[in-house]
Amino acid sequence: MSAKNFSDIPKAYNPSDVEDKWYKYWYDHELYHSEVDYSKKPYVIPIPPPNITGMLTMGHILNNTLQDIFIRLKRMQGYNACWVPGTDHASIATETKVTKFLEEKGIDKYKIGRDEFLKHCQEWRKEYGGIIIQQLKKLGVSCDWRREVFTMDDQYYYEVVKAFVDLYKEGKIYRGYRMVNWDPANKSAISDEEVIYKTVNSKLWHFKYPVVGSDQFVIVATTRPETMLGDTAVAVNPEDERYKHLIGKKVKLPVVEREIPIIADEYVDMEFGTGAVKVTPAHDVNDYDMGIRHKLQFINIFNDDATTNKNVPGWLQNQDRYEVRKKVVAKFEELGLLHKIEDYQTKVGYSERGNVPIEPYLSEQWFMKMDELAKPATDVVKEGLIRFYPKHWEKTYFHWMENIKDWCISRQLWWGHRIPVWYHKQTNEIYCDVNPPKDIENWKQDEDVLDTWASSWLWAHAIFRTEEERKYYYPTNTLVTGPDIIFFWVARMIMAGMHFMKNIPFRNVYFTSIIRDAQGRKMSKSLGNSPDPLDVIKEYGADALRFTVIYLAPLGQDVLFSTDKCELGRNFSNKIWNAGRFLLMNKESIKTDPALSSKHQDFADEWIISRLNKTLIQFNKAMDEFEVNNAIKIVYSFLWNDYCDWYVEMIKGRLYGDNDEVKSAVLTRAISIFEDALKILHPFMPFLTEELWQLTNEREKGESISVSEFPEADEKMIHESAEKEMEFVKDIITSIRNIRGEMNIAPSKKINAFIKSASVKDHQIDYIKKLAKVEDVTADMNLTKPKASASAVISECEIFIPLEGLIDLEVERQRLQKEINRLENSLAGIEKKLSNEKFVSNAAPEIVEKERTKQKDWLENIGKLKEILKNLN
RNA sequence: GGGCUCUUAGCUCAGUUGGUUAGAGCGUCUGUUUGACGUACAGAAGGUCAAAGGUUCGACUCCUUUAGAGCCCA
Repeated sequence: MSAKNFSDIPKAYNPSDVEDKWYKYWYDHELYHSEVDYSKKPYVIPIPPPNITGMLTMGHILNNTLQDIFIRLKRMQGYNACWVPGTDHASIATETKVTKFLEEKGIDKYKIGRDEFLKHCQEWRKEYGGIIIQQLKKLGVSCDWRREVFTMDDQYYYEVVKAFVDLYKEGKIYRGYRMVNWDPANKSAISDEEVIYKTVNSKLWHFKYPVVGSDQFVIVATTRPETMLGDTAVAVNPEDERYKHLIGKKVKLPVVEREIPIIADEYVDMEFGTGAVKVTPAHDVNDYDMGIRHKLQFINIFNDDATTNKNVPGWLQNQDRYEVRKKVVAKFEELGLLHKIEDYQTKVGYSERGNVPIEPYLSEQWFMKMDELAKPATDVVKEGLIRFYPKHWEKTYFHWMENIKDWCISRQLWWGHRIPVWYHKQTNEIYCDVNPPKDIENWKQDEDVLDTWASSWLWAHAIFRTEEERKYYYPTNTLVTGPDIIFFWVARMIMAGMHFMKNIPFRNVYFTSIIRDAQGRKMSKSLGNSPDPLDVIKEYGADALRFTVIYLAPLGQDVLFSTDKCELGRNFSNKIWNAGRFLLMNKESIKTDPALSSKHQDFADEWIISRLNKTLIQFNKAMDEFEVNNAIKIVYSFLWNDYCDWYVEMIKGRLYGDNDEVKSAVLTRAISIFEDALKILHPFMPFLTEELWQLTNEREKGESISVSEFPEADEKMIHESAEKEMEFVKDIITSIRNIRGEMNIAPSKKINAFIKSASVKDHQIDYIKKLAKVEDVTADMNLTKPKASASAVISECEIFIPLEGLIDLEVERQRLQKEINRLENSLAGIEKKLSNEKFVSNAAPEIVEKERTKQKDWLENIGKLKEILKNLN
């Protein structure tokens, strides 16, 4: 290979020069496009489609970095890797956003009507809906961009509607007048999972209800006084002696002046409050059940925006629920019927999207029956066909699945998949099909759209467009997502997969960590503690960000992130860059030759090759277990500690020598090992590794490290003897460096070393000289300790560094004594063990043997050290 | 109230079936323009592994209890 001029290669790695260039290269060459190919095994990742209203967050960074790591690794390992990207239409979020957007322009959504509004949504989506995808590209993700899917694409839309029709025809979808969680801000029902309970400091109001035909009162306590306007009973426990005589009587409901019965129901907790509860069947889930049991009247007192309706007294109509609350309480006080007000902590359900307290509200909605769908989805996880990482999420999953409730899937919104049901204008007959009825003029379509999750639950198979693709790519392999959507999405996708495809949607689910700020707080817009990932990428580079996030994120643990932690990744990038720079600079004067790559090897070469193969074995094991954090640490340690700190330093001697063939062999080998390491690192830091790999050897146009062959571990390349020898040499070098440090000898000061040992070989001496910065090394079993020297004892060696005029005997005495103490402490533990009869007889023989060896070595070392200390002069 | 997770160096965390002289990164201290890198190199200090009890020859690791932190569900 020809020498090339690398002298202009910058000292510091500059990611911005490199990243855009290679992303464009990968994109233009369509390196990550996948087609059905029966000669290869597929490896598929369906992206969790980001919301079109969303902007890139640190959560996306972690999630998509992980996916990119998995897909890049499998691609290099020869799989037909297919990472399908896409976006989610996000019904409520988008509708809210577009409504506001139009309001700002003075357009009212109700005035322009549904069709016109949807046109605006589509336009808005075209304009802004792809932002997050563009942002993701900055991270370096290797998605198959020709496969990008949007949940409102024609084909996907059809799949969603088809699923509804099928389930309806199977009797798994029904329409019912039920109590639902009502979001008054969005004027829509939401599912149980979209309700977030917050603890709030509130009051408990105690009201006196007069008993009809007596001067007695029943006292009821409530956290929502305004709902008394819809009370249709008072309930007590049938066993409650305090109230037995009142059962069957009536109370006159104050303010509304309605007579309502006192009923007995076992649901009532005698211990709570006064033991008597007001019953509002239309506005409380438990009261609803009681209302059904006792055939009570259901009085709805709210409009769809949670203002009061005409079912309340005139002076309280059409007002906000909290306004009415104040007025009701004031009225009770005025009437002398307010018994007392207590401070009370309670949990209030908030709408996830609307961020307002939800109102339990009776309305006509569509529901999906879940029990039958849940069964097979539970089984496949129990049987291990789908594996969760970390595994403990299975418990949460099972608990939810075993207590699953029917799913409210209709939403009173316009943006989304409209429910494919038509009602006959005359007969009210229901028509449900993917196609509208032929005599459309006689029918009226249901106004509602489906819950967004009722579209994204089909994601794992609906992203594939043909039967052939589905056969080949489905089931997908790995889903990477946050545990916060285990019910919303993961569980439902498994149900959908089992029901529609009769097969699991994916084999592995990797639940990511949650990214928090340095203080451990969740990242949120309102706290302003969430860095913009694009700024971080600009400052540190995408590779540095990717590396840092993965390095900080052990499986199942939260990540405490702050921007400055990216120095970790930046420093590592720079280290790798400079290792590459070192090799390239040498390439200017030394020819490389693949034919020499295994020539002129010594133990240092065998050692690094051995370490490389061990690293690969450990790395593969970690990745198989989805221990990505562990895997990156293995690579990091190999590259920085083994390759840079030791190997690069060790080859310098030969590289600067005068044997051209040796020089060529050493450089060729060093580059080849470096290239393997780059490949292992590539899934984590794709840009940097591509840049360096393109420089270390001539590459064809369109070639890329990302589609090169991943190195395979070779057990035969593991040299235990070389590793042992290396440990020995490292020990000697470290001991000498330690003496230098502790005795405060400047690195520039020339010293000599005398090593009393039979184990030091000639070919090790150059390395000791170079790495320990020793002028001259004398190794002999029979040498005697020179005067005024500092000493170290390691196994098989006594090391003496003559320091005439430099040595402070007191410091040396302390050094030696400290080492003696350390060894004696360790020895004491071992001797205690070995003198224990039961240890010697019960423990495994190899363990006992190990302890005996240690005892012998340490005793010997202590003896030598004491001898040296005694004769210190 | 039920479930899950966590508590190891100043900070953030590793520690895989019980046997290590308990590790890493950051931070701290000392020294260094050594021909890749000061975004670096070399060396050092720093831990009764939350507490108590139990099992065991042996516990950071297994069991029980307690205390504290966080998350999920009701």
